[in-house]
Parts: sequence; C-alpha cells; structure tokens
Amino acid sequence: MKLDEAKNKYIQTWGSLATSWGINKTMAQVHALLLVSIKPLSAEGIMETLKISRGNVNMNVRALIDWGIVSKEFVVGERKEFFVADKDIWELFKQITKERKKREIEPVLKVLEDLQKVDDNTEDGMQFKKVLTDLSSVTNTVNNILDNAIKADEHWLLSNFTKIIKK
Amino acid sequence: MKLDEAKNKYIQTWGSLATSWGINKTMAQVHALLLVSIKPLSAEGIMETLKISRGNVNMNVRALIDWGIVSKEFVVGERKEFFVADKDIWELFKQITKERKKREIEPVLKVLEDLQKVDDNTEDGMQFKKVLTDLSSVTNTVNNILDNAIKADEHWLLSNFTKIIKK
DNA sequence: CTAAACTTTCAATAATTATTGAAATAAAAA
DNA sequence: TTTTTATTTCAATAATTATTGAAAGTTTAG
Repeated sequence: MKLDEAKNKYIQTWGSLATSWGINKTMAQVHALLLVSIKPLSAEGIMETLKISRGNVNMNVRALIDWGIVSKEFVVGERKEFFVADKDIWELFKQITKERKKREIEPVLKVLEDLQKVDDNTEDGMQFKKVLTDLSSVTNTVNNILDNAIKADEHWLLSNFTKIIKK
Repeated sequence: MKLDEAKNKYIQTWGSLATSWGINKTMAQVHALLLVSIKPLSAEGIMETLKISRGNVNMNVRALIDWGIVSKEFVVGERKEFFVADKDIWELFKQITKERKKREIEPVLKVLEDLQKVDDNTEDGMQFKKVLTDLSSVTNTVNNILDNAIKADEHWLLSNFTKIIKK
C-alpha cells in the first residue's frame, strides 16, 4: 500500500467509524487529516483535500478546537490561520474521554439525582428508587474510573490495571 | 414528585440522552420503560405507553434482545409475548460495554492493523506509522481495560481501582 | 480611511436515520 | 382445515442532522 493511499484510507475509515460513536463524520475526517499531515493546514487546504465547503471546515475545526484536540498555528508570511492536531495520542484519548464524560455521563448523574426526590413509599416506589440508586452507583463508578484515567499516565495505568486484575 | 411523573421523566430523559451516545431514542425509551415496569409488558403495552407504532416496538425490542439486556417472558393464559428488562444494573453496564466495545473499539483495531502494511520509508511514512502504532497502543489499552471491566465485579473493581490510583 | 484577504454565520437544501402502517408471514385455536 | 391472533418486514414518509454557499462580519495592509 502506498502512503497516500493509506492516509486516505485512514481518513475515510475514521469518518465512517465516528458516525457509530455519535461523532460527526466531517469532524472525524478533519481531525484524521490533521493528524497525518506533516505540516499545518489552512481552511483552503482542508477544503481541497476533503472536498467540503468552507462553512463546513470552519464549523468542524472550531468544534475540534473546543474539544482541545486541534490548535491554531501561525505560519510566517501568511495571513490566514493554519491548524494542527496534537500528535500525542494518549493526550488525545484523555481529551476525548473528558469530552465524552461531559456529554454522556454527567447529565445522567444530574437526572438521577433529581429523580431521587420522588415521594412514594409503595413497593413499586421503593423498587423504582432501588433502580435509581443502582444506576447512580454504577454511573458513579464509571465516572470515577474515567476521572482517574484522565489523570493517569498511559503505561502506568495499563500495567497497574493489569496487575490488579490478575491478582 | 409523583411516582408516575418520575418514571415518565426517567423514560423521556433516557431517550434524549441516548441520542448523544449514538443510540436510538426509542430503543433507550423502551429499555427505560421495561426497567421501571413492575410487570412484563407486551408489544401493545409498549405501543400505548410510548405512543409509537407496532413496527417500531418490534424493531427496537429485537435490538434490545440482541444486546442481551431485555428478554422474552411468557405469561400464563396469554398468547402474546411479554418483555422484561434485567434489573441488575451492573450486568446492564457490562452488556452495554460489551456491545459498544464491539461497535466502537474492535473495528478501529482492525483498520489500524491493516494500515500498518503501508510500505514507505520516507520520514513522512515513518511518522505516519508512528501515529498508527500510537493509536493501536492506546486503543489496545482501552480494550484491555474494558475486557477486564466486563469480567469484574462492581465493588471489587471500584475499590481496587481507587486503591491503585491513590497509591 | 478604504480595499483586500480572510473568517464566521445561518437560511436553504441535501443526506441520513428513524418511524409508520399495512401487507406478508407465522403460530395457535377452533 | 380454516379462522383468529400475533409477529415481522419493508417501502413510503417523517424527523433529524449535516452541508452548502453566499452574505455579513472581521482583521490587516496600504
């Protein structure tokens, strides 16, 4: 396989996988493109490579910047903005985890807490509260594990995790 | 807050949260309904409560059964099928993790492995391979952690995890 | 200041994904 | 067997989500 072909396949595949994670295709493709690009790219560069509109590039690049996985870079003698993706993949994972935790976990905890206020002492009510408590408990566990992963160092995390599990 | 109101809010909220996780709204609502229902529900029961069509109920109940988080139940003297959700939330979490791992992680590993075949020893090619290796490494780490979580017991997992992190 | 270069916004439209409902299929009762 | 009851399928349609492209807004250079 040729390099360009491989890079292209990576960009395309990333885009299609992303849709099954609730992440927009173009956002994933733009990130993939920047990740495998040797030099910073301008909006034009992205438009031409991915064959998408200016507006689309702008929106998705902003989203990537908001997620903290892409940043602006200035190129001497150029007026326009250029963009780069952070090449540290562990950092990337931590940022994505942080964002998904915010989108997927935190709202759940909020709702569950609110629902606990239900005032009903029938058997049915008790059973419902049990479900809520169990949901909170599991969600909190996951939340704590993610919090720790966000703080951890990759190799340290994996080796310790494996060690503890194998005990 | 009244019990019915709370249950309803739970069902609605779960549906809308699910869409931000790449899970279809109705599927999440049907699951939520079954989870807080004291008795098994038939397709009719689900249709009436959620005000959705028979076809929609059928498709989403099948999907929940495929995910292993809902099962059929027979009610004496009734010809139609009834459905229940497993009330063990930790089991639920493990099943969901297993499914999401299959959808979100495993295809990534496959693609990355395939792309490693790229034949290019320029500096650019090497940098690309480095990115692929790093992506594989992180993805494998996550995959292993999830595998272990799927096997683990809730309290044991959390307490050990917290312990190791605090060290 | 004005003009040119570049970025952002957002209404219109396209593409994707979910839902309906009725017809086809299947299973149980009469 | 035939009839009744229940389930599944899937083309048509609705709802949602993403994308375009042109106009408005911003910034920098002259």
